[in-house]
Amino acid sequence: MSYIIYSLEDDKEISRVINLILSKNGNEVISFYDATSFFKAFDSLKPNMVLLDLMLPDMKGEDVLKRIREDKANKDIEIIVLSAKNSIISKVDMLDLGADDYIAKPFEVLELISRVNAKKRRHNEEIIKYQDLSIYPLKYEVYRNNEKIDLTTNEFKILTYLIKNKERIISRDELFKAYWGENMANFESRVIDVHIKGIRDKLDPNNKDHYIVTIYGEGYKLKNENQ
Amino acid sequence: MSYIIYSLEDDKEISRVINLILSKNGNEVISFYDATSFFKAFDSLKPNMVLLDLMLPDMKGEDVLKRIREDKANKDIEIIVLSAKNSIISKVDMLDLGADDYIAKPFEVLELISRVNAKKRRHNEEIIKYQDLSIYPLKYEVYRNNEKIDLTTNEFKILTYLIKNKERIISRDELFKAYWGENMANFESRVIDVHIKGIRDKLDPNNKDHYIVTIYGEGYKLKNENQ
DNA sequence: ATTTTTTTAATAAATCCTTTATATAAAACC
DNA sequence: GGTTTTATATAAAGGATTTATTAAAAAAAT
Repeated sequence: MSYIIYSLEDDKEISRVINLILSKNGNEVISFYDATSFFKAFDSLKPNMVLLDLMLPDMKGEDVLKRIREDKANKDIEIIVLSAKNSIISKVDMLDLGADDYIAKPFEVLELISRVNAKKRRHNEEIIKYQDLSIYPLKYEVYRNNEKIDLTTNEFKILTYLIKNKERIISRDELFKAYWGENMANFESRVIDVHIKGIRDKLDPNNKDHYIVTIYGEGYKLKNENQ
Repeated sequence: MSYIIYSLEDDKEISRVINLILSKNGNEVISFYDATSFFKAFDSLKPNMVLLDLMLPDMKGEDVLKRIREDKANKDIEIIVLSAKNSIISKVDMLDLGADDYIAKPFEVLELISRVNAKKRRHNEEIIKYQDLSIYPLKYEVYRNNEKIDLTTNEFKILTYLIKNKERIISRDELFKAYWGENMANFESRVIDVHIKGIRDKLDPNNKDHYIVTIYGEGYKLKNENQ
């Protein structure tokens, strides 16, 4: 999965260098020289990271920052501010405005790579997607089209397990083990059925189009994504 | 507060030099000559920085790097790679594997000192923001909208750890280790719960439960910033 | 020695897991 | 088709586990 970085930098020489060194390892770097063209692209395709110079021809860097952060949907976009050392605007101000990091210019090339990688590392949290569901395994969170769905711990584990194995049928026994551990046996019990009902109700209160299909005599399975 | 540096360097002469020059102004440098003894120490006390030579008797340097970065709890440990292989490829590879800097051997003593100091300075100047909270790790101070909040030492460490890892759930055990050290076990105790209550009360006297969420059976995590 | 902080211990409260019982549905059999 | 057998869905209750809270003891710090 490619990691998209927008560089918004007035100085074309610096911009060229940034583009060169960061265009590796799955980074897709796109350079912009002014805020107008930046936002034109931004509104159609959101990047994972923005490298933001504060000196721009058509807009104040702070305002770019504000405008990005205004929309809550952009909360996961990492913003690294690049600024000349003698700038009046301080690091604290930038952080207050919602920047995630601040690098003073002139910067070391390795320093830039290192910080970008550090942010990327942090961001590289796995997100599991299935249809309109997004699952954050590290936080036990599920979203359906940006709307958060509260599942209990076991419900979460069962759903995650099903989605991770969406191509096959999972027996009740296997599902039980998915949250209780391998050596737990679960004979003749309806626990999983109850959890499944909980999941179904929460994911889809109107009971219209269940994600989870029951396979008579076998267990459960997720629907194929295109049906 | 002392800054702990682990040096993992095969060559005892170089190791001695590193130890000598960095054991100044608040640095506590501990030297290891092989990965085995390094990890033994590492698992019981985490350093702030690792100086990593790539040529080791018992393990590939890259694998040391990987193993450290594997555990998300280590993401704030600065890793500086020292290597004789000074090709560009190797440099970028190392950074991509999670190193924060790369120094080619043979290195200038001043070069080493300067790079280490740069990382250390950054570490010391760090300000951590979360919602309306600002944390100054060096001073052990927390502000909520410019109003200072008095936390005890352990409360501070727990809150800081949670915020630094706001993207994931932290178990009570991990939180306990965050201030008591890696090799401390904390079995069947409610200490963390009590600290969490202390933090919640102080951060948010009206108990609207703004910040810390309990995950039943798992631990605690911070709320997403926009919820 | 006094105060503050940390931890333990005990109880209360909350969560949510599991069982149970019954209703419903699917497959098998006549 | 109708009946029986078997499997699943659902709702409600009970129970077990987990967390919150409080107070007091122990440990540290001043």
